[in-house]
Amino acid sequence: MNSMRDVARLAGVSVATVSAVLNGKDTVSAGATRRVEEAMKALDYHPDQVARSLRVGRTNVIGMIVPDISNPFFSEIMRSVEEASEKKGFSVIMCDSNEDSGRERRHLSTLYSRRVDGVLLASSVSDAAQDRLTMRRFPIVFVDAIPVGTKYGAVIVDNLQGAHAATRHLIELGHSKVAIITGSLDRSVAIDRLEGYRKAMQEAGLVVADDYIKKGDFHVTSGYRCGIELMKSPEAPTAIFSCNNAMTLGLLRALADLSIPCPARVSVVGFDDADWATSFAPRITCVAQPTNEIGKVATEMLLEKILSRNGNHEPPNVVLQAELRVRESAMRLQ
Amino acid sequence: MNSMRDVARLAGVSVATVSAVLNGKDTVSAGATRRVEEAMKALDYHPDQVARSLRVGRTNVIGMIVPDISNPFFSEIMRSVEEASEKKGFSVIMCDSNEDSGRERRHLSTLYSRRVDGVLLASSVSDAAQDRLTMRRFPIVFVDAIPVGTKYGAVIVDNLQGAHAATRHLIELGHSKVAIITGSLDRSVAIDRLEGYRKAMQEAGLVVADDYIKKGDFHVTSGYRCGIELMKSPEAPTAIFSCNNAMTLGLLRALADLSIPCPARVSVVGFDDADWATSFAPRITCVAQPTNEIGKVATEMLLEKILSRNGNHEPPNVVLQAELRVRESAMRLQ
DNA sequence: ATGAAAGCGCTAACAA
DNA sequence: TTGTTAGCGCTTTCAT
Repeated sequence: MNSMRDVARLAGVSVATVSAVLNGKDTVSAGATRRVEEAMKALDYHPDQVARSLRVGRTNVIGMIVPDISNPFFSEIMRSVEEASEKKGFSVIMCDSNEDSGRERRHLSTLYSRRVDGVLLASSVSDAAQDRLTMRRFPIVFVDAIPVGTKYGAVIVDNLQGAHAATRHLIELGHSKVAIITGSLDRSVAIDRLEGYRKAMQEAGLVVADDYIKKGDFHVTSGYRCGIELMKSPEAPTAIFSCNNAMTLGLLRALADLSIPCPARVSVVGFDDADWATSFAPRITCVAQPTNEIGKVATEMLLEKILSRNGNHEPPNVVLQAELRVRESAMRLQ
Repeated sequence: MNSMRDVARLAGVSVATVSAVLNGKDTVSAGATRRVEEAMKALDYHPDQVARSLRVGRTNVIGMIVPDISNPFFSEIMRSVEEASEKKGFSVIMCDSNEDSGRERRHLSTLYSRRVDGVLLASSVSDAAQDRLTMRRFPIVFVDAIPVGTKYGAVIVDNLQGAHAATRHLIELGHSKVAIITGSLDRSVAIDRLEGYRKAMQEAGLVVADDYIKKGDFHVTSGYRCGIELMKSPEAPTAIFSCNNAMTLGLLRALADLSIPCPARVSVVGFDDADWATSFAPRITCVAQPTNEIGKVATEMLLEKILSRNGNHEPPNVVLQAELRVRESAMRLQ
């Protein structure tokens, strides 16, 4: 493993000069620069970022914590985070909290020990006190979900508006018996989506029957269970709004098992778009979240915070809009 | 930012003692241990892994490079890699090569500079010479795809057997007009799957018509295009084997667009299982790859290589079996 | 324009 | 059992 000293020796200069060349200082003579560069190439020299990090007090690494790496919603965000980071010379350590606040805290601690320059936190379970503490350690940008009351340093989606658009779409198609399969109601995103549904129903003067509000947990099985319960009840809805991709899959599985045709007998609108949404027959109408944008904006916000580490520069939350994509799984009530 | 010296001062001991406590050496007196631990807690001390890494020459970080972070096949592997790594105290830097060998090389170089202890490489485009060079830098375990001829240090799936099982299943259902939608044929996995198809066809004494071998590229659109071409041809097949999840989605979309019922008019078997596969009606018969196992085994192999950095301990390739999951998208030819 | 040397926070060899 | 100290590879003053 060659170090700067080896390069310096071969080039016949001091390590300071090698360092200067490496960092593009303009105080090095052309000759020295050339000799150093040749030596670096000859030795296949790769500067030790660990040593550099120790010295300059920055690692150019960020951490990202998500509740589930293999959930497409998060993996799409991760992809754009990685891309935006790489572009600025940052690497990213990916952590899966598995929706467990204990694991999340341990990851945060590890990342702190590794001296990452900042963290993107897509938390399923926010502990405001804990978060406040963590924010003293390094710059944090919250993604997707935020601790209640957070006004700064977060990139989120307008879940209320998205759910509202989905529900209103169903209502405009003539449906009044509209049910919702919610996410875990201890999560802000789930609450907001339920609220969007409620608002649209109320605006239309429709009663929201308790039986039409089915509590899911963002996972496939809960979508399945809620779908079965809904469609087996005597007052089955004619339209269902499902609050995320996994539960939509569960719902569709339920409809298939019950041989209930969609949209002929029940219309479906899902939250989150996905590759499979346009491969189903009918293609699934849904509210698409801008995953690429989320990752890109969050990364830029975090790097901005990191690089301008002077004043307590706190960027206000960025709220991205979700987009209703009208396809064929929701149709006019006959 | 508190350092060891702060802890040492507060505890009234030397930094060496603090270090010893931290590393669980049994040479420290009970009293000193207690005082050090109290001091660490009081100062919210988190040891600097950067400094430690520099000193001990190990970072406890591994890198993982995949062609596409947001592809479920890879994100599932990533999840189990992260889990297995975390369990052993390793963090993982995730890199997306975007199927570009240039980007892959740059990532490898960055990871080297960051002095990661090893790399998990799921390469879409293998450059044997390059790989050989890289392997001199740090331990590498190839995942999913391997440079041709690699006998050691790789975790792969028996693609030939998997494709063979899929094709044979179709044949056993009475199909003789069996088509295949292949992946990019410059990739070993794609070649092996095609080979498995060929083998099953030949064993059954069936001719493999050139028109039934459609070249896709592992992406949705190619599956769609191939599906359309196949079903619009005068000699349309009665069964199609699609070589990965994305192309299966494209194929299903094509069938929906053409209003061709599956499995009534054409049977489908896909490679890769997915959440959506059991939400379709019919549920999709497929060959499932053991993604969790892949990630787990690959991580263990890499950490093994890292921790036993003595003899040129080269573990032979591990070949995992893919499993045919019979559902309803492939049925007996009427 | 260049080099000598200090020091980032830690570990480990050695001394006491 | 504990402390002193060198040094990991780098950047950055400060001389020259």
